[in-house]
Amino acid sequence: MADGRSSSAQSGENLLFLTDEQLRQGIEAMFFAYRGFTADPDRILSDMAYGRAHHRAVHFINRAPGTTVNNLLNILGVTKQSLNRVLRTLIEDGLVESRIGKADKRERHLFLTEAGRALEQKLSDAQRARMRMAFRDAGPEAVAGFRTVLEAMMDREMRSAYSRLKDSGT
Amino acid sequence: MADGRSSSAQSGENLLFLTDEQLRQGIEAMFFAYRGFTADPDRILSDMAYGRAHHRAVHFINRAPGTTVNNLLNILGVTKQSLNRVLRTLIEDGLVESRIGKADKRERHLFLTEAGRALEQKLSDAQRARMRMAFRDAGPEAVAGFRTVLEAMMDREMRSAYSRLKDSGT
DNA sequence: CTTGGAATGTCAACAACACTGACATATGCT
DNA sequence: AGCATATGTCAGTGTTGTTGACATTCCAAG
Repeated sequence: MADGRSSSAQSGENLLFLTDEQLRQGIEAMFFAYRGFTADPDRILSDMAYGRAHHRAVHFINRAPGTTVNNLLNILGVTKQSLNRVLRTLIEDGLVESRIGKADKRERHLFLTEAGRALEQKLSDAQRARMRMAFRDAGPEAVAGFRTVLEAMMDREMRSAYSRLKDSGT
Repeated sequence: MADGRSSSAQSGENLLFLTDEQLRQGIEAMFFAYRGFTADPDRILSDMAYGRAHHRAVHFINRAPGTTVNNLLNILGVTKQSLNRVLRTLIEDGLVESRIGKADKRERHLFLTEAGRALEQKLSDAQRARMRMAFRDAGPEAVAGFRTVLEAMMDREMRSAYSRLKDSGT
């Protein structure tokens, strides 16, 4: 690996795109792109008392209305204390509604209110606009590759969470 | 847009991959993948008194040895106070060396020490291992698409910073 | 040579967001 | 009745980011 060639790039296959240099470029692309990815919603949120964590909560509640706190916890990968701080402010501010479960009364099912949906729209419109431009500039084949690589990069649990969400969409 | 079809997907072109549903999947893929992307270095760093910010600083100093503080500031996109806190600990701990510029003595040129290079190796080995697996699983064409989309997603300034780094590599 | 501005460093205060640990409450299940 | 689960809450801590203010050093222009 000291020669800058990945240890996987041995046998005569066409694996030259696995040189350390190529990998490093992928890493840096990921870093810079993620900054762009979050930039627009962050700008909107900075004017309010909310941050990226609120955005994520609102996004996934909108995505899966009625989801439980525990489910959201697993998707977001944070502690319940961390999520609770965010949910509390969202509920206080009337953006999220928490309903006690019918089958299991310990569970809280989360829904966006009208105001919550409005914020979600505003944030995801901004984020989608950038994604749309990137997708349009890159073309369908590049987009397919993009998704393939990202999926391969996820942790296993996150990949299945992602697949579940993906399949439930439309 | 209320019909779930992107406003860009009007004229008869093949732009169905720009539906809001497709864009949302891209957004979620980005979110979950970035978690995987940072997971391994984060795990290593959590045992030390360092975090993701230290990783980023060490990465880019290694990438462009002798870079100035101001240059690093622009690449990382944080305030000098924030970067300075990180750099100070790295210098105190003997991972980074700060040399006063010869041409312009106001500038500080940053270099990794032997220990700094060791940490950088450890962190980037972990990150590259995941990237390598993802690239290998996805294949060269997917990787090309991945890079194309990420580049299109960057802010303009970040895109040029990325290109400069990319071109300087090998 | 003086002055203005640029590059850097430092101090203080603060906010967002994550963490751990401990504990309380209500509920479900055996 | 007793244990496990789901949720909420309090207290403390750490990392990373922010502003604002100010000092130092040095280059460059007048």
